[in-house]
Amino acid sequence: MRLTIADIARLADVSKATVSTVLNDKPGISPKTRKKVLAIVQKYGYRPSHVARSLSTRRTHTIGLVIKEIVNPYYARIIKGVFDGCTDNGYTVLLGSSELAPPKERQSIEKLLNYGVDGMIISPLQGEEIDFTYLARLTQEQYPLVMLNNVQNYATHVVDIDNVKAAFDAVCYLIGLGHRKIAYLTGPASSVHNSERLTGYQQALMNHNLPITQKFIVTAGSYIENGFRTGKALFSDDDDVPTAVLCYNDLVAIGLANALIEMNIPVPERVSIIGFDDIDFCRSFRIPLTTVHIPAYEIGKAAADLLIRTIDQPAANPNGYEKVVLPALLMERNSCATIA
Amino acid sequence: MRLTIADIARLADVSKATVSTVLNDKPGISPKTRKKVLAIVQKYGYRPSHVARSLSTRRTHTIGLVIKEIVNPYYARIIKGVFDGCTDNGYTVLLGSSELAPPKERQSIEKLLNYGVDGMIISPLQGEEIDFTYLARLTQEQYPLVMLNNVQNYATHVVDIDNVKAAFDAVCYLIGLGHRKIAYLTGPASSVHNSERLTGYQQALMNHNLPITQKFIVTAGSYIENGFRTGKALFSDDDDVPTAVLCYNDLVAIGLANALIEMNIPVPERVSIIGFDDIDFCRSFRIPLTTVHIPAYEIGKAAADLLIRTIDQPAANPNGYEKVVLPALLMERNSCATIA
DNA sequence: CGCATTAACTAAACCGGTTTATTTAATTAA
DNA sequence: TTAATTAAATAAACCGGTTTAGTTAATGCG
Repeated sequence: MRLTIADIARLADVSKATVSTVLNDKPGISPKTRKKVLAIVQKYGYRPSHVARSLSTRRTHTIGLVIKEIVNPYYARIIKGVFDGCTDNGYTVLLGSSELAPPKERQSIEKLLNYGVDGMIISPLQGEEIDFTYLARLTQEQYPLVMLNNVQNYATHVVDIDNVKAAFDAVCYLIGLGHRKIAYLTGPASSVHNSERLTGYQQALMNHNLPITQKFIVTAGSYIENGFRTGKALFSDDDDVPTAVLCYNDLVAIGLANALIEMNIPVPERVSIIGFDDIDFCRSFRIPLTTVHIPAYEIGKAAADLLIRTIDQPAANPNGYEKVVLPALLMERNSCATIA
Repeated sequence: MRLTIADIARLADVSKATVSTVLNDKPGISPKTRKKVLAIVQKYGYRPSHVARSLSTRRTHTIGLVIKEIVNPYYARIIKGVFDGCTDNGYTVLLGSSELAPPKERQSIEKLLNYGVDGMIISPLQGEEIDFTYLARLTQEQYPLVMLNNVQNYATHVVDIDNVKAAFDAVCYLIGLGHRKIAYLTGPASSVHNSERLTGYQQALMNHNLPITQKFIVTAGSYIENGFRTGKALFSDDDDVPTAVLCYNDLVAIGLANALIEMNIPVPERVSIIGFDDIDFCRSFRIPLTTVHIPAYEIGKAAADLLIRTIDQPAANPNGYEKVVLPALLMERNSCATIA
């Protein structure tokens, strides 16, 4: 059985309170006693129980991170950012994932809450069936929360890029290359990023007096297969086909590119493709992918910093919510070309 | 402030003990009382503090997972497997990562230990500078541990594939295609998987009376860039160049393929390539990659199951350690060809 | 020198659950 | 009717820390 603070107190011939004071580097202990206690602690390799400390301080020094998909290189970078941000500040991460299913999201959040995390970073799903009242209750209780995308009608900290602008810029870039028939392969309906990117896409077309064709807004998803299948369907129709496609993310873009190549439609000669995220693999793909770089690691780190700041100085944000917008950058590689 | 069990007891006009008994579904409570308590619990949305429960039961229902790299699609699948295996059994995962640095590994492990995880799944680093005495101490204390690779001179549960055999089979496959000059691009020295794969590679060559050339065993690493740079170096020498290369993992293989293509050396026509892991992108790479499929998700899940079994029934394994070996499978795709 | 102040240390309460030993009430057996 | 047994509920101790209020010893000051 592990040693407790009482054991150390007995061994050092002092009280539990003294041991506690020494270990927390608080004043009021003579150098002699401090040394004596530390020697015993050292000798027996004593490590205080984090659980007991959490109970009495009512702080677990643990934060919850709820993402949408574990097996997704984009979220891997988010996780690493959050992880590093927490480790630097003496916090630990409890991981949760909704795997794109609203009930699972809620389950994850409640579970983390039960575990007593001091705050949470959430990449929330959105949609008709989603009920934010339980999150709203948290906010009312001043529970520290940072979201990784905007949430409608809900005041909270947010760390994200400007998705509307990013999509807008990407589409303008395509228009600048001469494209007029530009499609958008959407992500899952539950994704806020997706709806914002769609908005940016539409705004860019409108700004250039180009028509918004429903046929060119195609529901895909977030995986390679989605891009592949949607691409096949979209380009099987011969007479009216886009010359450029903005994709919800890189995986969809890769799937699309593979579909086009399989159909003998050269990329970028006949179709230009832009993705989102800039996952590592973009550069190594058969056609190095032009994509909107999202600083996922930095987002994760900024979210952790903001959250921990909020936890450690609750008074510092008297009802004000921060919105941290990080820069996204279009990475021009080889999947886009001027139109012939 | 959140409600405590004392609040509920007061509201239901019973004792704390009764509330606790009801909530843990233990016998000895009249149906009437049970109903009354549950009604109050329901009404106020009471959720017991996990921390307090952990302190008194001395079980946190949390396990630690220490991997080598967060941003690595292979480990993402491991994480998901562990995650699912834990969630199914009412456990939660605390994540740690060594990021390939021994001191960080140790830090992570000690941190998780302090947090009171009930057991740990570790993908341990190995090498001269690594000191396993602290892990050995844990094992002596019957601390539940599952390793994701073999550890020398150290009795513990292990869940893994047979790396020696997998590499052996892969090289035999290349030899079967007519290759005689086969190189191996190694992973990091700290990787046990790497040394086992190297062994399998050497055994296969020996079995076929082929020479083991030091020049053809090249230190690469675990990232795309490593494969790229090592590939460039290996193939810049014109007169004695391999016709096939086994790579430590898929990322290295992708880097190598990119390097060869850039050098106008066609794959697989002039050089065959085999990777390890079968990450998602293998299929979407410019040359669909032949690779050894490692069931990472299943490994994670099996490790979680084994660990939780060990935690929940400490007596069940009276000093016996399980070694779970899952099947690896060579996925024949387009990066290998018979020699001209 | 005696009293006020400060420094060093400790006893005991507390955090929010679980569990053991005990009490109380209800039922059964004689 | 009464003693013995069983069922239901509870009081109190406990898990391993932190913290508050209080005690004791040492120091400062007029």
